Amino acid sequence: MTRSEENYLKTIFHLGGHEGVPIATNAIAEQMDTKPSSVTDMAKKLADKGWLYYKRYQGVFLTDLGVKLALSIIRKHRLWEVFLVKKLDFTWDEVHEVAEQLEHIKSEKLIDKIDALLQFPKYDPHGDPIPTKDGQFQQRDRQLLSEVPLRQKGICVGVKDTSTSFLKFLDKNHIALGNTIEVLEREEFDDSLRIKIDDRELHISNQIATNLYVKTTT
Amino acid sequence: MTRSEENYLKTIFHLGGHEGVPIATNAIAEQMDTKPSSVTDMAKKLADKGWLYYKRYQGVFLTDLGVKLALSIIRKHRLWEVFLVKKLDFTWDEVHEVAEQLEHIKSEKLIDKIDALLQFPKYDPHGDPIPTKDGQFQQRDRQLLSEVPLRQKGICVGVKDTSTSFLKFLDKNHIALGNTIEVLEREEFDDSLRIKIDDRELHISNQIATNLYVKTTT
DNA sequence: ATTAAAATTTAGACAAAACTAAAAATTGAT
DNA sequence: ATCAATTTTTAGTTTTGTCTAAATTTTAAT
Repeated sequence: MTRSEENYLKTIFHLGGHEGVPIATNAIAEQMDTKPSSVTDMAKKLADKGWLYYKRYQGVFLTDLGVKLALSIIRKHRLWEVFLVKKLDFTWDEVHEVAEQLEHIKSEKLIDKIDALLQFPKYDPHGDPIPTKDGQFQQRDRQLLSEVPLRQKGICVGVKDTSTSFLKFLDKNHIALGNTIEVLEREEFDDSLRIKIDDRELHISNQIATNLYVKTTT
Repeated sequence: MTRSEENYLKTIFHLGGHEGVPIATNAIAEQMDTKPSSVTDMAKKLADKGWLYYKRYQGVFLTDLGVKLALSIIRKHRLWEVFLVKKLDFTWDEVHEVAEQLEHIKSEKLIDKIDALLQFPKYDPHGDPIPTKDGQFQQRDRQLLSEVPLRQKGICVGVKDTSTSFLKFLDKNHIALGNTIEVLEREEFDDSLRIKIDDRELHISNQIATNLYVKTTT
């Protein structure tokens, strides 16, 4: 499997192509910052290899094998992210770029040892679940903060947007995974929220609230 | 710098092309398991980039910049080897292949953090010196065991051959870096040696002795 | 000095992965 | 149902790094 092939499988998975729903060539091209014609070429190649289904003009979705392969890349990516944060003191906004490279290292022993060193973490620094060695993968029960009813309490468990700018914003406002969050007030006009986070009060825009995942507690 | 370019620079350095001595196209091709014509093509390209000197039919040698770049790859390779052994319990015969991949990861921060995590090691698991961040590089004072005079004592500090078979042979005979070695007897006929290693006596062939480095003590 | 052998380069080709421009199929609005 | 807009594919090209086969240069032996 080439690096490019791995990146296609990973992207298609992230776009939802693991559930039998076909993904448009255009969507893949946009996500990967490439041209639709390049995606078509690669789609044919990956279909030949038995990693995805492709019908002209109908988009693609992954085969079972394709899903398995995609998950193994995602597993590596997320484990390396944890490694960078826990063992090398990277911040959560610095890890993505390096993990994009490390995820392509081919050594089963290496990633298993990293997994063990980290004591088999279940989530990456952004709160995304880490697939197991045999491709088990379950999303944690969670809601966007924007969907949480008034007065409901929860724990911050993940971010949807993982851009540097968003993560740095959260750092600046001392919002981190594990914090307790309660929605105190919702402003009708712009859907901004007044929240209690640990023991501080904070006003956040709807754009922030739609990018923070919360696990509600009772 | 592409992965292929990095491999060429590294190989040329290892063949001695860092001291103004030109290295033959053929030698590079053989070392890299490729064809001389491919080497010629790449030589032109690397010369254009200012990383080596190339004159038709005269071989190549590295520029100062080329040496610097080669050393940065070698630094990464050796630091990753130490990491694999010290932090992930790889054996010294398993590390090369994985380090060949890891050495191409592009992140200055990453390798500096790995360096710090390992507490700035000076030598890799095979006893080869690790260049510093600014390209300082000094070979330890050492001799091949085959060159050591009778009755001379020394410490085993490195291996010349890093093949799996040789390293596994050493493991089997409990020869490891750090062991004290004394040459008790040299057999004229085949240059084999009777040695004392720590507190055991051992008979080793000349082929073994010419692949073990020793630092003589007093 | 000649010449055969060895080393090296050139020329032309190929595969992977991308691109552009043009053609074809699909979608959506009327 | 038609047609314009959008999406997707096709055809042909490019770049990188490799290859083979043929040509050239160097080396070494006489």
